Amino acid sequence: MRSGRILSRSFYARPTIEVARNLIGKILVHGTTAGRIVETEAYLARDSEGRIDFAAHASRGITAATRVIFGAPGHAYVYLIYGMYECLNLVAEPEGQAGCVLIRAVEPVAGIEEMRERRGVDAIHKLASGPGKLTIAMDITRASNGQDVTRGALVVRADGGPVPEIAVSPRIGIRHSADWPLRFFDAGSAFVSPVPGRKRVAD
DNA sequence: GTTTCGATAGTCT
DNA sequence: GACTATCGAAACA
Repeated sequence: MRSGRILSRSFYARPTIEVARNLIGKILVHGTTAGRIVETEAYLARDSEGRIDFAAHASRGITAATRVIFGAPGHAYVYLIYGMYECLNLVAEPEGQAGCVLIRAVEPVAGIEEMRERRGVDAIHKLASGPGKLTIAMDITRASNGQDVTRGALVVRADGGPVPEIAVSPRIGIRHSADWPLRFFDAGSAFVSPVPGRKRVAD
C-alpha cells in the first residue's frame, strides 16, 4: 500500500470546520490497520454568529475530561460514550481554543482481517461505519487519549487520490444545536454510517 | 421495511 | 442521580 505524508500540526491548527472538511479522504492509521476517513463531525466552541455549541463536550469548560480539547492541535481526544463505546476525535484550533473533529466512519484499507476478527462481522462496509465501530475495528482506546497524532502509532496521512465530493448535513445523535450543518461526508462513499431511524428531540 | 429500547460506565452536578 | 457525540437486537408494520 502506498502511503502519503503524515499531516503536520499546522493542518490541525485551523478552524475546526476546515479541519473536519479536509479530513475527508485522508488515511487514518493505527498500528497495522488503516482506513480512509469518509465521515466527520465538527464540535466547536462557538459558531460563526457566536452561539455556544452546547453539543460539544468542551462547552462546559475545562475539566479533567475535556482539557485535551483546549490543548495543542493534532492530538487525539478519545472518550467513552454510553458506557460501552469509545469515540475518536482529533483536536483542532490553535492551542488554548476549543475545537475537535469526531471521526465517524472510515473505509477499511489495511488490516481488514484484523478488523473482521475484532468486530465479529464479515461485511466490509459494516466494519467501521460508525464512531463506536471504527474504534473497535482499529483497536483505538482511551489509552490513545491526549496522544500526538503527528507522530507515533496513531497518525493521519494524506492520500494523494482525487479530492472527494463532500456533502454536509446536521450532526447525528445529539440533542443540542441539533440543526447545525457540521457533519461532513464523502457523498460517493458506501462506507458512511447508517442514519439512525430513532427520533431525536431538538432543543 | 422502520422504530424502539436496553446494555453499560465514566463524568459532572 | 442524571447525563451521554452508540450499537444492535427485537418488535413492530
